[in-house]
Amino acid sequence: MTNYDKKYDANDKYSLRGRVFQKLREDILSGKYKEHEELKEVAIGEELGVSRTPVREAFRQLELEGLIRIVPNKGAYVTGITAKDVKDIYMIRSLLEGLCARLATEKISKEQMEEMEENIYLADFHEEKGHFDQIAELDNRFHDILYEACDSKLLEHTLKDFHRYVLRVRQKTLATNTRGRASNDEHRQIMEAIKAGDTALAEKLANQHMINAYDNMVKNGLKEIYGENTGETETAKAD
Amino acid sequence: MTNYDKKYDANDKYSLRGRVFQKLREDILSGKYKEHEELKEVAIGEELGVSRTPVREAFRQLELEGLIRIVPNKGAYVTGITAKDVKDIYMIRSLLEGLCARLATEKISKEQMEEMEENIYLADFHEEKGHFDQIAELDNRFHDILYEACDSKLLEHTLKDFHRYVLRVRQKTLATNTRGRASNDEHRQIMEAIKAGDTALAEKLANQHMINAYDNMVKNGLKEIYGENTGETETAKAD
DNA sequence: GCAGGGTATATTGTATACAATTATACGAGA
DNA sequence: TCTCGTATAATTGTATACAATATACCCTGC
Repeated sequence: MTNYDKKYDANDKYSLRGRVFQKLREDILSGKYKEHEELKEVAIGEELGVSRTPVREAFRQLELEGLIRIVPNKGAYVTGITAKDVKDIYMIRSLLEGLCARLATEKISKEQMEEMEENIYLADFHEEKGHFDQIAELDNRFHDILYEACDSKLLEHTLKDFHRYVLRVRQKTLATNTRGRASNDEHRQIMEAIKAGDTALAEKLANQHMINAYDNMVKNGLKEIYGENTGETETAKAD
Repeated sequence: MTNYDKKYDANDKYSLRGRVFQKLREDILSGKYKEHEELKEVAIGEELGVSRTPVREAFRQLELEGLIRIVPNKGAYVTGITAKDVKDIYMIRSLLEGLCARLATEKISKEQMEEMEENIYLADFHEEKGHFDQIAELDNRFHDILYEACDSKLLEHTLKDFHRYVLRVRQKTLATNTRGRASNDEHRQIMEAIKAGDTALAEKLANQHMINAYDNMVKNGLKEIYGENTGETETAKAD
C-alpha cells in the first residue's frame, strides 16, 4: 500500500514466486482464467515448472489484490467482478483521479509533462489510423503518467490498483471507436489545465473524465453482458 | 480489494498462516516491532511455534498491506510511515469518507443507524468520565459502521485499509483530550445529516472531519516527532 | 429406490530438507 | 593499516514429504 520501491516490489520478477504472481495476474486479467474458475496449486505449478511453494505464495498475493478468493482447505477461485463493482470503482476513481490531477498540477516534472504531451499527440495519430491496440496502450500510459506525477506513492499505488482491476472489464465490453477520440480529447484538456497550472480545472476535468468513461460503458451494455462470460476478446476503452 | 466474504477472509483466523498474519499485524500496529526492524522467518516461527511456511505466507500478505517490505534474498523489514504518508492518507480519506457518508445516507439500515446513535451517546459518556481507551475504540467503530453502511464492499475495504494503516500514528502522537470531544461532535453532525437524508451535507461534514483530524495531528507535532521512534506508547485520537 | 454413512481420493495446510544468495569474519598482500 | 578476496555462517528461496481437511463415490440398510 505504501513505500513502494520499484526495485524491490512484490512483483519481483526474478523470483519464481514473482514470476508466478505476474503470470497468473496476467492470465486472469486477460481472461485466460475465467470467473469462478478454480486454480489448483499442482496444476499451475506443473504448467510453470515450479513446485507448490511459490505458487501458494503467489496465491496469497493475488488474493490481496482481489483477483482470486481463497477458501481455506478448499481452493482458490478467480473472483467475479460485478457491474456494481465497476460502478463503485469509477465513483472512487472519479474522486481520486481528480485529486491526482490536482496534485500533479503542482508537482509534475518537465519530463513528465513532455511525455504527456507526446502521449496525446501519438494517440491522435493512432486514432486516425485506427490502431486500437496502441490507443488502449497510450490511454493506460496517460493515466500512469498522471499517477506518477502526483508525487504521492500512496495515491499512485491506490489508483494503479483500481486501474488494473478495471482492465478486466475489457474482457467484457466491446470496443467503441467513438470513445477513443472523446477520451483523448479529455486527456488533452486535462493536460492543458495542468500545463496552465489551473488546479481546480484539472481536478474537475479528471473527475468528469471518469464519469464519462463509466457512462460510455453503461451505454455499451455493461450491465447486460456482465457476469455472462461472453468469451468476447475484443478490447474496449476502459480508461 | 473486492468481493470480500467475512467468513473466508484472508484473515482466516483458523489457519496458522492467518493467525501469524493477524499476530504480526497487531504487533506492528501496536509498535512491538519498530520501524525498519528486520523480521526473521525462523525467529517469528519459533516464537509462535510454527514452521517457516505459514510465516512466509503471512509475510507476503503483510507486504501487500504495506506493513512490511520484503527485499528478495535479504529480509523483511517493518515499513516506516512518514509525515507525508499520513498527509496523503488524510487527503485521500477526506474524499472517500465523504463519498462513503453520501452513499451511507441512502443505504444505511435501521440497525446501523441505531448503532451509530448509540455509539455517539456512549462516546459522550466516556468522554465525561475520561475513559480514553473506550473513546478511541468507539471512534474506530463509528467509522467502521459508516464503512459498512455505504453498501460498497470495495469502498469499505479501501477505507478500512487506510484507517488501519493510520492507526500506526497512535504510536507516534500524543493523546489530546480536546480532540476527543470535537471528534465526537463531528460524528454527531455527520450522523444527523445522514438521519435527515441530507447527502450533500453528510459528504461535506465527513470531508471536513478528516481535515480537522489531520490538522489536529499537525498541531500536536506530527511532523516533529515523526520517524524518531520516541517510544511513546500513549494513544492519540487517530479518527 | 433412496437416505445415510464410511472409505477412498484429491487438494490444501504445514513441516522439513536442500539450494541459492547474501552478509560477515578473517587473513593475505600491498 | 588498509584493502581485497575467500571461506564461513546466516538467511531466504524452493522443493518435497507428510498431515489434515474436504469431496465423491460406493456400499449398506431400510
